[in-house]
Amino acid sequence: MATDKVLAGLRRGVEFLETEGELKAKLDSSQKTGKPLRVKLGIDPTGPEIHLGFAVVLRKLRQFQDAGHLAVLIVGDFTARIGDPSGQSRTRPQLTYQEVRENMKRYKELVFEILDPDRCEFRYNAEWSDRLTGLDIIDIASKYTVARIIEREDFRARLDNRQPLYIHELLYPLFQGYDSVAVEADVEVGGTDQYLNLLVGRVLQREFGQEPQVVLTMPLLVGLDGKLKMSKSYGNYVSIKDPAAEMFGKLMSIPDELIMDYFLLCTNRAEAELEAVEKRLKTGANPRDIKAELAGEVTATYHSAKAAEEAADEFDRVFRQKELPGEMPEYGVGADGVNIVDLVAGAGLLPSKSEARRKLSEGAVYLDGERIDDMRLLVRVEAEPRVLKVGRRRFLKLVRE
RNA sequence: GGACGGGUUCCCGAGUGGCCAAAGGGGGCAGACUGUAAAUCUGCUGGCAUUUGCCUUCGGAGGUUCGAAUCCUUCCCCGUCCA
Repeated sequence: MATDKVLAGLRRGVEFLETEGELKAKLDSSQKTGKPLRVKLGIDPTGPEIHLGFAVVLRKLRQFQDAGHLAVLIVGDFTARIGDPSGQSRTRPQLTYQEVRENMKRYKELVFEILDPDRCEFRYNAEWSDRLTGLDIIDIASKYTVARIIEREDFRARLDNRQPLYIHELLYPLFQGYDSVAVEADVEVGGTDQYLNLLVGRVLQREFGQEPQVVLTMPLLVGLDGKLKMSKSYGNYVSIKDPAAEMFGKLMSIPDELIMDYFLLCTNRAEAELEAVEKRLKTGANPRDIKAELAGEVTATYHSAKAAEEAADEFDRVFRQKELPGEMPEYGVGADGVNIVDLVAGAGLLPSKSEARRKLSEGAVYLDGERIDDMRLLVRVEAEPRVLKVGRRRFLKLVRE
């Protein structure tokens, strides 16, 4: 009975579950024996950055922890040498083991913003993968067919598009799957883009005489652009470490159609509540307000309720009321004044003087609220600070140096 | 190993001697509008200088030419097919 409730919670938001029956059985037996399930998650050793997309999976893992189970994080320092072919990320920096450990120091801190450190095991897969002999590798490779590997859409696409596809990339899923054997995973969670990789783990475990892991994947969170999955390399992400104001603002910039996805994947709202929100949206509520609710809730999760509220106020002030933000970076101007073009570029508001001239002629530059189009303007600052604005959201407070 | 086809600006992708800083799309930025940093529409999108200019860029290095992303030599890299 108790496990039914747990199971229901674990199922929230899940895209694929392979299989529900097995998960239930594992939960039941774990409850009986008091032995926690080992729930595996592979993490990327390259980027010490956690965004809301990856947080979706981490939060799912946290749910397992809260039900008394153990998170087993696999740092893919060995597999990083291959480079995950999923989703055709082509070039991956080759990191040394040392660099990976270095990255992981900070990464751990970030991960523990979401996970419970007391129910967590950190493993580096080089620990066992490095020791495999040629024969071992042949043995593993003999348990899976090429056809099954290349049925994956990303490999197929690479082949069809005449992109190079290397043999070691075909091995990637095998090594990742072998991790499950090495840590004796009961469950593996991941993003749906990892689905086929995770299934390999099941096959290999069975081949090595273990009970196959349950595979559970979460939908990929679409990034701020509204098209691609959220990812650091696409630059369409919200870091869980983004300052509150920025996090709130970024969330306000998601396309309206994504609101429900974000509620489902980035908040803990119960399914019944989600339906209520959806109903409001459909019956003419202003999406802006609902998005603000979402942004506030997510921001509060990673900062505080107070910080979220302040971020919301600031957002209204700057973008609705078109007033000045509460805090602005300062920039010193000397007694002789500065030419407007030099100022805008020099202060780093725009990347070059050419760009500054362009933006000036586009009417994107304001000084004390007044649009400037004279490129020869000499800006002087006396005792009173002045405010320079470029575009909608770049502000600079000019002070006399 | 052989034959053929490729490597272009942030990305994709046109361009085969001057009209090319290089079409088109994407992305990004900006303006208008708005309910928001949604959507939509429009503009801009190498740098420096600024009334016609200069510099850097078309895989690398040389060369031909008044002049090359476009021709030649050589090197590196990729794909397809054959073996």
